[in-house]
Amino acid sequence: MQAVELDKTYNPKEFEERIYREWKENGCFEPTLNGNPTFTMVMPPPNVTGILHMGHALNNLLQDILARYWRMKGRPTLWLPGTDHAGIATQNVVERELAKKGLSRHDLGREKFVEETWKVKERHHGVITKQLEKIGSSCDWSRERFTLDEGLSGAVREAFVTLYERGLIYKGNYLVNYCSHCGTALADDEVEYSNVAGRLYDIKYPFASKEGGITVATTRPETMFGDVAVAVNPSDERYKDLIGTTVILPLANKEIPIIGDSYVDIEFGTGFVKITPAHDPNDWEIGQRHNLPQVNILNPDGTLNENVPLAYQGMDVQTGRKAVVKDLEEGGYLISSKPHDHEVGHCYRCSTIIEPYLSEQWFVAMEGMAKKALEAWERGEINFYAKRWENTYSHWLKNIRPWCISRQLWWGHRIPVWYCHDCDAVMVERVDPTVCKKCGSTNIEQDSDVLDTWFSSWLWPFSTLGWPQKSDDMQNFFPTNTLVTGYDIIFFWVSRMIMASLEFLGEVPYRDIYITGLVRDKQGRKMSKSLGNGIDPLEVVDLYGADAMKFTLCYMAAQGQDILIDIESFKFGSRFANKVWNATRFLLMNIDGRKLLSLEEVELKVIDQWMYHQVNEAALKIEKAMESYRFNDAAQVIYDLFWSDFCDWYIEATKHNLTTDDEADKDRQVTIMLNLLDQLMRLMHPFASFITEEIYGKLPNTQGRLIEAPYVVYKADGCYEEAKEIVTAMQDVVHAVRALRSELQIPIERRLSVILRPNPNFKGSLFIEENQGLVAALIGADNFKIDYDAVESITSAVPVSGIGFEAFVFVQDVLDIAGEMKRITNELEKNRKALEGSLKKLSNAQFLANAKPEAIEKEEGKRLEFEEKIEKGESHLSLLASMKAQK
RNA sequence: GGGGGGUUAGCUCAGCGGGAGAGUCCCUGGUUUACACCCAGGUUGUCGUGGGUUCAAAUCCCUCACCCCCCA
Repeated sequence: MQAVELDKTYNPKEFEERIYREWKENGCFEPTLNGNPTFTMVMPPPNVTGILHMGHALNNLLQDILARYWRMKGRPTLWLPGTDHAGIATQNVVERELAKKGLSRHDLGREKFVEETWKVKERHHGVITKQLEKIGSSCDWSRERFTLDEGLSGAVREAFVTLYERGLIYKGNYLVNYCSHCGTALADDEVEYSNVAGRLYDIKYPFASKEGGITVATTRPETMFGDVAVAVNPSDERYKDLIGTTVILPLANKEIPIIGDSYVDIEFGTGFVKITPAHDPNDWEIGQRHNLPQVNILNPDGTLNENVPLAYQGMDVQTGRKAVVKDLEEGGYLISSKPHDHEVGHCYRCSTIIEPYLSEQWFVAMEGMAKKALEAWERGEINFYAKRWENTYSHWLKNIRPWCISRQLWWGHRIPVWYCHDCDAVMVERVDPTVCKKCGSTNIEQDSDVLDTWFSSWLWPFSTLGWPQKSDDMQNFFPTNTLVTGYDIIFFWVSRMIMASLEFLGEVPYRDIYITGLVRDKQGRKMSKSLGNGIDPLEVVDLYGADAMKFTLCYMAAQGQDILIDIESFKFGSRFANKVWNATRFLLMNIDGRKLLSLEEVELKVIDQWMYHQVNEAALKIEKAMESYRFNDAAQVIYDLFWSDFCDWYIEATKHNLTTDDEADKDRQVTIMLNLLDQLMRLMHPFASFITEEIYGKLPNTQGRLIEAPYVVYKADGCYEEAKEIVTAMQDVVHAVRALRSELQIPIERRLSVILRPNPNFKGSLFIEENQGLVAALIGADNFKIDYDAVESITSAVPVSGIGFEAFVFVQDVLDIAGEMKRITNELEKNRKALEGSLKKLSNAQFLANAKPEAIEKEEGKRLEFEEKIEKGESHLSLLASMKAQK
């Protein structure tokens, strides 16, 4: 073989882009059926006009790890990517662009505007997909979908019509959340509540037929024009006699009744509540109970309408409020006004304050579907990771409300409902009608609203696979296996997908739902534009590489926990990648002129067996971690295996062993080393994909691409328990001597003389005897002897001990005997305490009677260990004491 | 008002019934056949508070305190 030269430092820019291109161009992301069960995930579709943020990065990196892992395990793996048309957000983007030219969407007209929006979509689309490629996502681009493409639009149409036919979709005049800025209704869960400092106004409403009046409290005085009653609690002794009388609405000069309703909290405010059914959900309910009219005081653009006195018409809510307060004050109706903080709903897209608004909208009745979704969970058909999210899921479903699905927008799936202007026909059709089905008139018109974006997203796990067609992909890949997403959309999306899947296909869309943590800054704050504390994933890739980002996030992704990071955090992954790179560089420097042997005929020595044992154990731990979605555990296993076992011990041993003159043995060692490197690359590939592929391609003992290579699986006959014990014993000796060297500040170039006295049952004896040169090198000794029979003189040597051995280190001028004695004394103290605890336990009859046998056995072992340590400590102490006396 | 989560080394967090851990920081010493993005070693903790269950509690149960979410 020839040496392979690697650059001195790890430079991901050299190869990441090239490798991604090779994977993609060679169809490595596309599944090939092979008889094994498939593994499928649909990517949560990012907003097509959005850009990748850390949350996306985390989410997609974890999916990539799963995809690569299962692909290497031999399952045909489909990770299906796509984007979301994001109705309000995208329309906002286009409207903002138009506004710069002084235009509104109405200037363009619907058709032109939608055309324009498609152009914007095309322009933005490449941005987010390119970003997903940059971070290494191994998703099948040949199957990429968009929520507004032809197939998915067909699925939306099918779903709408089917639900309508099943009587689950209806149109009604209800109170909805309305954003006057976006000009559309919003679903309950699209409203975000936050605390706002407002004022609480006490207003006097005079009695209609006598002197005096009552006082109502409100935070929104302008809504008084929508008042249709004032309510008191019928058990309120102060006021119950007033029920049935009337009061006058100031400024409007309108007479409204006082009614009794137990909703009113006697303790709160004045005990009187103004009832505004068209502008408050609670009042709406009361209005229903008492058959009250609904007076809407707002125009769709958020200004006050003709139902308020002329003076206020056309004002927006804030202006109207000021004017009303001023006039109330002047009229002597304002009794008081004091600061009052309360929770106010805001639009999740534009943060405008949401007004409850009475309007005609389309709804989906959710109760039945929610019940099925709840039952599927109760039957154990879906599992959340972490489990506690199941509370969120079930709580939501148990308190489900009708879903308002119409939006007064132009960008989206237009509602497939036609109205005939010549008769009253309402047509809900799979194919666009041209004439009225009832009267034959051509004077028909489609509903002008579009559907909530989530009405397409909730079909995502099957619409992307071809539903409602019975496609091959549906056959092969549905139901999918795992969904990875954030907890903020368990309501919006996850539970609705489950409901849709059960409703249309009769089964759940996936079994496992992994809920990622939120990526936050080091202060624990959400990353946001306004705080400017966000980290751009692309910047991380640029600085440290995609693997560094992936490995860092994976290492930190503890199940159910948020991730707190700053840009510096990614140095962790970068250091690891650099380590991997350099270890490889070293090994590949040493293969020059060597012959690659067949693995079958190669003899494994103890140290090799040990390394294979560690790899085998790691494979098992990773398997367990991956099956329970414990990404951080898997990453930690990889880290320790590569850095601690492979670099710190195996390569160090190799370094020494390669100094031999035995050419055949060098071939043997290099063969094993390369094989181990191959296996390590396979194990690490899901967690650090680019660097491992790059290295794999440079190894002389590999073929093909790593992404397609089989994963390392745990083999019961791959355990070398004895080698493990032996090497651990050797490591103990090395650790003990190194610690002493460091303690006494003996520089490495000062070679030591060391005498090792093992107990008869010490596991490392034979190995150390046969590898004296290696051990001597690891501890920096010139002179290293094993003294089984305790015959060598240890005069003037400093003692150290470990389990099953003592070692005596000869150092000429030990500077600080007293210090060393102090250290041993402290150690002794600790061990005596530990022994005391152990003995106490072992003499406790209750413990012996109740504890598991293993626990007792372990405690017994501990006792022996402590006794040995104490015994040695005492003897070492007296040894040092005599040394000190001699000085 | 209801629900969930958190509280472990200076910092970021694992561990979740049987000897308190990792990374980072800090300290000491190092031009080791790759790596200073490195090597060898070291210091650091009433495991938030107070109770309970248990032979045994950081770990299970309850109380309280503080912080963070979600829902009303």
